[in-house]
Amino acid sequence: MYSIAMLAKELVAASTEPLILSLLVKGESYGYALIQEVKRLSGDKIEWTDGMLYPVLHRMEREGWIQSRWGEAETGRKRKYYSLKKNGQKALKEQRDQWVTVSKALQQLWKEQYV
Amino acid sequence: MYSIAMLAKELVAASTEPLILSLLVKGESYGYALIQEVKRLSGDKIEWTDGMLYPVLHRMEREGWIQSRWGEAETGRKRKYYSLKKNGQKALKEQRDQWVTVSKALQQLWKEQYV
DNA sequence: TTGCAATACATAGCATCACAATGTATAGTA
DNA sequence: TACTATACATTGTGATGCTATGTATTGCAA
Repeated sequence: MYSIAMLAKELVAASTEPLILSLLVKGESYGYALIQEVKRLSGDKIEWTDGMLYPVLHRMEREGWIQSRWGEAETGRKRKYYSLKKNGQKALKEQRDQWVTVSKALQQLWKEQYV
Repeated sequence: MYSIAMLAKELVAASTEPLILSLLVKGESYGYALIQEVKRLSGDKIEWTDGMLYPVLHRMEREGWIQSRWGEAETGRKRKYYSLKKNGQKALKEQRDQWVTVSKALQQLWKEQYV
């Protein structure tokens, strides 16, 4: 039972990388912060778990889209900061174009309909 | 090698059901026609294979979102026509809301950026 | 009249992969 | 002292997406 409808897992999967890449354009960030930023940005509708996010970050690093460095929070706690690489910029552009393509197709259908 | 970048499979997965439901709002249709309509609608960017579409249609029928009837084309060829059921209307509304939610989050990020 | 392309639907099977579950550790605070 | 929030990591597997393959008819070009 969910008062707020849970997002379809396919949609979460399709948006995770674009969201991460888009957030990192603004500057480096780290896993835990990304989860919160996305939650806030979506009005609490997108709630990533850390268990799903970290493997995605690792994969994106393997792909050469992002890079990481261990850093220290003001509190003294260790954090792994991620930042965008050149290939990540390129990947973001491609993924944004793809998203726009599909969105346009859907919007063409929706503008004629009040579902 | 693709001159036109292939869409990420996650994005295809996330958009298949919304597209089918949205197309069927306009009236009944059948598998092969849906493939072509989506291709045209997307400027040839979304190219579904029949092998992936039919299982999706079967699943959506099992879910009670759509119903099918065997019909005859003008040519005499047999076709399976699908149409939207009440639950399909509901599913479409939910999926559209979800799509809008994620799109808005992305657009908030993109409007500040020229990637 | 033959053969190819387009039309039209179907499903078995398996490779993959998303992510739940679990583990570790520290800081803050009630 | 104990609980919550912060912070990162990985394993294992069950689900499932989709490739590959099969069947059949129509239309048409050669």
